[in-house]
Amino acid sequence: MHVFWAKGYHGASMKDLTEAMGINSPSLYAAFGDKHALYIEAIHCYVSNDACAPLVAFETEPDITQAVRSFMETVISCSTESSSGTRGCFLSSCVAASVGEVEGARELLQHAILDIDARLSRRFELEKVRGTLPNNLPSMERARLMLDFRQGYVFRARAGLEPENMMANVELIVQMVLSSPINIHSCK
Amino acid sequence: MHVFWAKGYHGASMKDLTEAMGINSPSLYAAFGDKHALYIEAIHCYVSNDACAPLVAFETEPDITQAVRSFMETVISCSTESSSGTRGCFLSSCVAASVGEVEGARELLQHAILDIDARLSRRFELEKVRGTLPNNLPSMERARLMLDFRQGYVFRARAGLEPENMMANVELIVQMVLSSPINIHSCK
DNA sequence: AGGAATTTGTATCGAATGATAAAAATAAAA
DNA sequence: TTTTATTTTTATCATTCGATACAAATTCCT
Repeated sequence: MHVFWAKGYHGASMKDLTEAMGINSPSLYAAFGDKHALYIEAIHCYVSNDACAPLVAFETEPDITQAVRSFMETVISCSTESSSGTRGCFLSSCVAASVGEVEGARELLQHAILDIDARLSRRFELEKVRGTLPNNLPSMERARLMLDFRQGYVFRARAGLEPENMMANVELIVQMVLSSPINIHSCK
Repeated sequence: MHVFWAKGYHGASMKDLTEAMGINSPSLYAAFGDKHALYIEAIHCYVSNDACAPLVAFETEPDITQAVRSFMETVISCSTESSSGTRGCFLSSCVAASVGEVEGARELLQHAILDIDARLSRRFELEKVRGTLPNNLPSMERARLMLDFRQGYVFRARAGLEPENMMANVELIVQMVLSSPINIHSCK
């Protein structure tokens, strides 16, 4: 997965893949079928194994404000800390690029997005019932809002921008997602 | 550029490129040097020729509210209307994916992002002076906010989600960017 | 330990890749 | 019109690509 992440589908050669896995190509073909099947399996692995750490952070943190903050902070750390070439997000950079090129990628990507939307939304809905979240926004819109923010961060990370630049306005985003009144700074 | 956009750097073969341009490969090599140089030139073309229609829409529309709305709507139409495979955004889908793979791509992408941030910010700053924009947010943060929203939309478009789904919450985003009080729906 | 089943390594396949040399054709100049 | 310069076409180069056939090595079972 990390090889595809760093180099893309076409950019990742069988040589790259077998070397990273420490096996020879016949073993790889015996285990996965072919390159395409391996790629699809890598996507499956990513979306099913909670490989998306920010989502896990969001769901486990009890306090909703801290959960949103944690989500964004984990997005930043995840997408900037990994070794050069694998910055950003596997789904966003790699899979998105391979849509229209690799059969089945679009469907998996679509499903992953809608699934994440739903998971985020579920938590927001729960918080509404608890009364810890204002009722001024449908939970699904709130979820998509947060995921869209994430997308911007991942994009900046992929481009090589440093985490400090992004950390700066996390609090703003937290407030926006929670639909708190926006009044952070009084600036010129 | 459209060939790279649809297929990515490695996915676009010389055959694809020469066929799209209607020339033979020696002509292409004579004109551009090699595939890498052509790719870099395609990026230059995109960032310098106002190929980003949403930005142009934003800068030309006089009313700031309408300008923000226009920006988002153009993002949606641009990233969904083009033929299959070229959905999304050239910078976001293609160039972002080729960072770490294609020498020079990262620098160009970084520069493009910071440049767009600055152009958006400039307009916001102007509106503040005019008194048509609340002073509760630094213009640069507002600019990045809007660009991050764009990123989410482009990503969804790349995944093949339909424009209707996205158009739905444009008004919410307009209000957020303008930092208007959020009170759109009263929902359960 | 001995034999069967499975995994791994070597070597290599045809096809497609990016890139050129040289010939043919066209345009420009005299 | 003839000659020169430029462009386009044909054909092909050496590599690398994804993918396999087959033999060597290892593991597993009785």
